Amino acid sequence: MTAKPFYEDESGQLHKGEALSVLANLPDASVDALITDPPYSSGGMVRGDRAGSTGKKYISSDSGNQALPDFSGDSRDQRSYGYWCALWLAEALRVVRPGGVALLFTDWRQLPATSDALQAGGWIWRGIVPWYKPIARPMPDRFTASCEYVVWGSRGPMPVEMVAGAKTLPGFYQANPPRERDHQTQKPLDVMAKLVRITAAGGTVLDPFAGSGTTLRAAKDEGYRWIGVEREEAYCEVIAKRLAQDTLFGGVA
Amino acid sequence: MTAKPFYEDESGQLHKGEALSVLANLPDASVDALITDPPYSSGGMVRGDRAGSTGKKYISSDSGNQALPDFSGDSRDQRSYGYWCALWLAEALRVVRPGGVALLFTDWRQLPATSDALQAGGWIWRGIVPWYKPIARPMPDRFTASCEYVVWGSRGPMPVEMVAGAKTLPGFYQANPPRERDHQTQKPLDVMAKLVRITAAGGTVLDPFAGSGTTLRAAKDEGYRWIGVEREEAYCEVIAKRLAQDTLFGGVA
DNA sequence: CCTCTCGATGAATCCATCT
DNA sequence: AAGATGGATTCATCGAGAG
Repeated sequence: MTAKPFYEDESGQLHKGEALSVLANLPDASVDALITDPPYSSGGMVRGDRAGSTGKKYISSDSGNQALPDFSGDSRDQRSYGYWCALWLAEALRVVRPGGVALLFTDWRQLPATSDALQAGGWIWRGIVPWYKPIARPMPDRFTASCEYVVWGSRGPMPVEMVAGAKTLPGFYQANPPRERDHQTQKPLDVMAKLVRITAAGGTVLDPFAGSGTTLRAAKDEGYRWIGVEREEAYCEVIAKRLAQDTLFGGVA
Repeated sequence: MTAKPFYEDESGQLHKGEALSVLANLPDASVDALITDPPYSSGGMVRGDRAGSTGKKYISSDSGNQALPDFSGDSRDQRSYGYWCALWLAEALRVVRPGGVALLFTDWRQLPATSDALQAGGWIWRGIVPWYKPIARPMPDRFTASCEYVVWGSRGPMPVEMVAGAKTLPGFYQANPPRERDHQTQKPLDVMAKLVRITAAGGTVLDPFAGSGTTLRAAKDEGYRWIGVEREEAYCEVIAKRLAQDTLFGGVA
């Protein structure tokens, strides 16, 4: 990397900038896992529903969370969302080592487009991991949309190592979103801490849409190196603050 | 229907035959819900099945997937599965009343193809409901595939009835597969009993791939009328036997 | 300290109304 | 006429505060 990181410590670096251009400057096969939550561009079937601010789209009218900054890049239609994902996923494929993995958060609307984009970007699609949020808002006379999903895959083959230390990861996670958040779509730290364990021991985790930095914080807590990218300055500052904090809970159970 | 049912009682009928031809003989808008588990292992995944069908060149869906490169080595299988699903889903659309619903079981590999097929068949895609099976075979160094999924939608709009009795259905179900099974992919009766409640009170449930008849049994237990279709005589007999039994648990909690 | 009640809230969704 | 806006609805869960 030529540009100076926005923040760094002994275990990783945060870059402020566009995901695609920062990815283009990262060396080949330099990380072990891509774990990220791209802006879904969901929240409405018609273009106009997506065009609003993220606060309006994702927050119920009586909520008090309007103070959170909007996150940009959330107004694509489904086809351009898939195309855009394929673009940066192809670049990320180069950056991840062969045998490394990709984990992408998505909601139900974008799940098929996301799995297509993963494969269009050159990854081998390997599965879906639901994240169940018990407190999702109910809907009369229909099924509540109470899950988000992690679509995951690998760069090429993932040879199964029948070694004694092989870890098995659950195919399902249950947790509520954090009650106090720095970002509209912040993930629970304990869920992220479990998910990052897909990464090989001592490896590096890459999150090109770092948001409030939960993935990076979880990676650091679990003993991995980390590389983050975030476009919005306000979130860069949140991330730097969260990563600079000591954690009493390193290696969350 | 002209043909005599294989089995019937006061609440429903089982027809022995091919799903598509039996569906073609059902009257318009005569049922309230299509709830089924199409055979994804035998309905197009096998080489011989593909060789026997012609004209399976294009899947007409609006998801923009056609131009994407090879999907995980199985794309031909998935596409012909999707095409076949779109065929009978279009016929089923006619049979379900406007505002009625469709629930399709699928595994993670076929989930995108199933949601495309649902839409190609003319349905409005409305969501994904995971079914989590805690007992699943662990895979070293990767996420366990421990969920199946219900892809659901409706025939046209589903107006929200702002009545007091509006029921909200959970967006997630957890249960292990039944320990003793009549069918390879038999679903837990209590999960099916909860899912069929999406059907309007007093309505009719249609399952064109009835298998061991769990959907039909659950529908009957929950007080609905039911119509089943099954190709294999051996399973028709299993279904007839299960439906003829009294249940001590009518209206499962 | 435990139990109970009350209130707040969520990557939701639909629909009438307004622009 | 199509798109944007705001109100109303659903309930499991959690925190605060009372008893």
